Parts: sequence; structure tokens; C-alpha cells
Amino acid sequence: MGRCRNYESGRFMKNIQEILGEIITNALQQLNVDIDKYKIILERPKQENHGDWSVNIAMQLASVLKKAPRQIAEEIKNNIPFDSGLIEKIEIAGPGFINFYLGWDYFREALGAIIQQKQNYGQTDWGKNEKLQIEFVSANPTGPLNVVSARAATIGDIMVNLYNAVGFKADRENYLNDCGRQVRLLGESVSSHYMAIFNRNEEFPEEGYHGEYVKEIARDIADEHGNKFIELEKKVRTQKLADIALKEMIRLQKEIMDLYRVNFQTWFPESNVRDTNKHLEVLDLLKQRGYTFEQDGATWFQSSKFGDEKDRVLLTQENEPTYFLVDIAYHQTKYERGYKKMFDIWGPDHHGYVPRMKAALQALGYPQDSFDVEIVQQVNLLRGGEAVKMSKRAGQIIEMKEVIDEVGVDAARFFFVNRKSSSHLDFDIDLAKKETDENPVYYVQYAHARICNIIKFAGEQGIIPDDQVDLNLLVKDEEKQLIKKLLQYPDVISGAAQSWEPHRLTTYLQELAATFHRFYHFHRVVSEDKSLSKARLTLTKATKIVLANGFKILGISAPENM
RNA sequence: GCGCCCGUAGCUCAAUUGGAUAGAGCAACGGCCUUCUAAGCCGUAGGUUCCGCGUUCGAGUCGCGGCGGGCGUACCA
Repeated sequence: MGRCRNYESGRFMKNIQEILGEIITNALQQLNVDIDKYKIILERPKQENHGDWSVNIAMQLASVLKKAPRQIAEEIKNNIPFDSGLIEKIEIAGPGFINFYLGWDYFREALGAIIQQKQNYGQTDWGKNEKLQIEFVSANPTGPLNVVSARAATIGDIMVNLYNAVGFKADRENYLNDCGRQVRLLGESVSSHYMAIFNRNEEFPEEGYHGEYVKEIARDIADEHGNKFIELEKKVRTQKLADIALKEMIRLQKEIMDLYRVNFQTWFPESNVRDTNKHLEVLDLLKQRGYTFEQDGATWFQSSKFGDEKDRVLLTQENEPTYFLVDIAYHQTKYERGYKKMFDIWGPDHHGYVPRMKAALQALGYPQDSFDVEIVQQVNLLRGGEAVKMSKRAGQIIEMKEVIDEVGVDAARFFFVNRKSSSHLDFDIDLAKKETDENPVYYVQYAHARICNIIKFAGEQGIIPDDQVDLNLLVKDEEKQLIKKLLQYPDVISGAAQSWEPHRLTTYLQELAATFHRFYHFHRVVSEDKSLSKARLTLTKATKIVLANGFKILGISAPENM
């Protein structure tokens, strides 16, 4: 790993958590505690006066050792060797917490490490290069993308970035439902409008697509191809028009994803599965394994054996494969393509579908935890404090593109990811558009722009940090606060990835921005004192690195000035 | 009916996976710019974490039972 090379000589090169863990383990051994039975959990207290790291082992041991937790804590403390550079002091507090206060030597060295690691700061190798895939959006290409797709696109894209940051080889995939009933309906809808342009009456399909975009496509086709389809047999015409319409819808989807900075490695077409009869192979496999049965002329899968509430149809009475069967086969291709771990992001209306898909993959013999579904909850758009009414049936939806165009990609991404994906999201369009302090996107970006300006100003004053920088000049409380905040970043990244909670990153970046703004307010970076200026400039640069690294994962820009 | 998600300050949300005195932003009120970006900072006020019981040293967090909101419960996709 080249990225740490310059720091191997450092005294505190090892993860601070590991060091403290060892120290405590040693102390426990001295006390004849069977350490294998306990996990030493180190946590960062949320309160400043509880130190930098805290351990609760004394409370866990209280009932076993039949001693007061504070007394146990005291004994542990007495068995810890002191190194005032690393650990400034150790305190017993509350019901029996042991609190560690780290020393300036540690903070200064850690700050240096951030500067050295630059864009790699925050990355870990937890994933061991394992191939992982997240499938998201996967919206029917029969209409424009809606805001739930936008939210899913944001979360999926950022989660892939997070997984890559923690050492996985993560890919983005979009499943294209380019066949079946929905596509036929699209063709029929377009055909009806198309015929109308040439004054022919053709019935509009009962469950057809009503949006304005359908008319537009019909008009475009008429402009480009003239009336050459009108004499064709209806079935043939419908198919040809469906084909053209589908290509156009997919082109539009790709255009939007491009604009939104989501780069799918693969757009996997459903037709690929059907053309190669993958679904029939899977059907045979399930039959061989004895998980199917015939009833009422249909073929069923015993998903109830794997926790689903009832069994599901694979082949209909008409011997047609269900969407489910094709979907199973599609998911099997993911395993065949080498993915060890995969996630799907689905909308709230599909959550009832989760148990059967998990059941199917288990029935095929894949590990239970290799596949998970994350449900992204609905989005309420607010305008002027009022919810915007949307009705798909009437063709009245707010499109993803409208939102992006209106609020901008940065703000959209930030807002869509800025809360737990399992919670409903109120998206306040007015707020996202505001270029004021009410808008958290500008708040975090402003910190970055401000830093760039300071660095520029320092350069003009001839202050450029070099190897001679003396970090011992950093002594102020606000400086320490800022370093401590910077040091949380790697944990935020791995925590957000592991718990599938990307909103932790936006929360953190807002805290970091606040901590920096506070530091900036109380202390001048560039002053008469050149040595001090250099030291503070180093701290400022480290902040810029962390902000920029975070923005990169979020897929938002890091403005040089605002 | 059954299943899944959600319920925290007036509003939008956090809370290190069970930790200590539940925190931010907005909205309200009061301060801070001849000095590196005031899109900033400091301060005041705001709470029965929907209700009840349980698990234990310790619960916003876990379990059970309610209440309220959303979604699902197809040989549709």
C-alpha cells in the first residue's frame, strides 16, 4: 500500500483504536480476566468532557467480578502504562467509564498523515477487493423517470462510491425491462397517436400511457418516418413503433443519468435473459431441486418453504413466463458474472416482492446474505410549503429531469441523500434552490470555497507550507477540535458503508464545515507570524482534503469560489 | 385481517448500532464585518423521544402489546 508509506515510521502509525485496545487488553490480563470472553468496545463519547475515547468494559465486568464497576475501572487504569504524548490523561467517570484523553503529539502526527494521504484519506481495505454490485433505478423505460428514481439513483450511486472507498470492487447496474406487456402497451399508445396524426382512428389501449411524452414521440416518428407505418398490419406497426419509442426512452434515461453524474457499468436488458432462454434454465434447475409443482395449469415455486408468505407462479396457465421467473434468471446472471455480494434498490411499492426473490436465490443454492434489497421510501415534493400532487394515471408526474433542472445537480444529490433512505423524504424545492444560509449544500460548499480563497491569499503573501512546517505551533482549542473532527472521517465512511446509511456523510460534512467556520472565526490563518501561518495553513489544507474527498463520494462539486 | 416501513423541539432531521446531561439546521429573539469570503460566527429560548409493560448496571435505540401515518398483500410489472 503506497498510500501509507511515508508514515510507517510514525510512532502512532497504527490505528489509535488498536493501540488503546491492546493497552486495555494488557491491563485486563494483569487482572486475570479471561479477555477472550469480552469484546472491548471503544467509542467516541459525544460529550467533549468525556474524553476522546471511552471504554465500558468495567461495567460489563461488574456482575462477573462482583465488584463495583468504578473500582474495576480504577484497577484497569492502574495497569495502563502512561505515554503523555499519546495519552494526556485517563479518567474514571460516571457509572464506570474509562475515558482517554489523547495528547497533542497524537493529533499533530495524525494531521500530518491526512496531508500525506490526500485523496486516499478515509479509504480502507475492508472489502478485500471483493466484487459487489448495486442494481438501481431499473425503471420501466415506458415513461420519464420520476423523483423516486432520482432518490434511488442518488443513494445507489453514492453507496457504490462508499463501497469502493472501503475496498470493494463495486459496480452500478441498471436493469432494462425492454419487453413484455408494458412495452406492448407503450407501442399501442404511440400507435394510436401516430395514426391520429394521419387522420386514422385507432383505439387507445385501455391501460395505455397518457403522458404528453407519448404524443411527442408519435409526432417525432411522424416527422422522421412520415406515414410509412400506416398501412402495416396493426400488430406489426405496434411492434415497430414500440421499438422506436423504447430506444428513445432509453436514450433519454441515459441522457439524464449522464447529466446526474451516474455512470452505470451495465445497462442489462431483460431481452437478453429471454433471448438466451436463461429463464427456462432456471426453471429446470428449480424443478430438479424439487421446489416446483403444478396447479390449476400453472407452474409454481414453493417460495413459502423459504419464508415467503405464499407460493408464486413461474409459468402461467398460458405457459407464459412471469416477470418473477425472468427476474430470478436475471439475478442468477449476476452470480455468473462473478459478484459475491449484491444489493437491489427498490421503490416502496415493491417491498412485498422481497421475500420471494430471496427465496428463489436461496432455492438455487446461493448464500442467504449474498443478496439484499434496500427499500427507498417515497418522496413528497414540496413547493411553497405545499405537497405537489402527483398522479401517474393522469400522466401528471414531476419528472426527475424537472427537479434537476430546477435545483441543480449538487443540491438535488445532497437533498436526496441527506436522510435515512428508509424514511419518507420531504423534498423542499424552494429550499434546495435558495442560495442562502438556509441551504445546507451551500453551507458545506462555502467552507471549501473559503478555504481555497485562504490558500490563494496565503500564496500571495508568500506563505507556502513546506517540509519545515512546525505543527507544534498548533495549540488552540478550536484547532484541536478541527483535527479531531477530521480524524472521524474514515470511521464515518466505513460506518456509512457498513450500515447502508449514506446520509451519515452529509451529516458529518455539515459538522465539519461548522467546526472549520468556527476555527476560522476565532483564529486568523494568514498573519504576520509566518511559522504559525504555515501550521494553520496545513490544518486548513487538511480540511480541504477531507471536504473534497467527501464531496467526491457524494458526487457534488467542490467550488473554488462562491 | 396479515406483512413491511415510519413516529424525536413549532418545521426538516441527527444521535457513534445498548452508553453518561437526547443534538444540529430552519423559524423566533439578542449580539458580531476598516482585518484571509457575513453564503460566516457567538448567545437566548424551545423536549413526557406517540403510549404502556418488559429485558439490564444503563433503552430514543432491543422484545411484546396498543395508538397514529404510509405502503404492500396478482397466473401485473
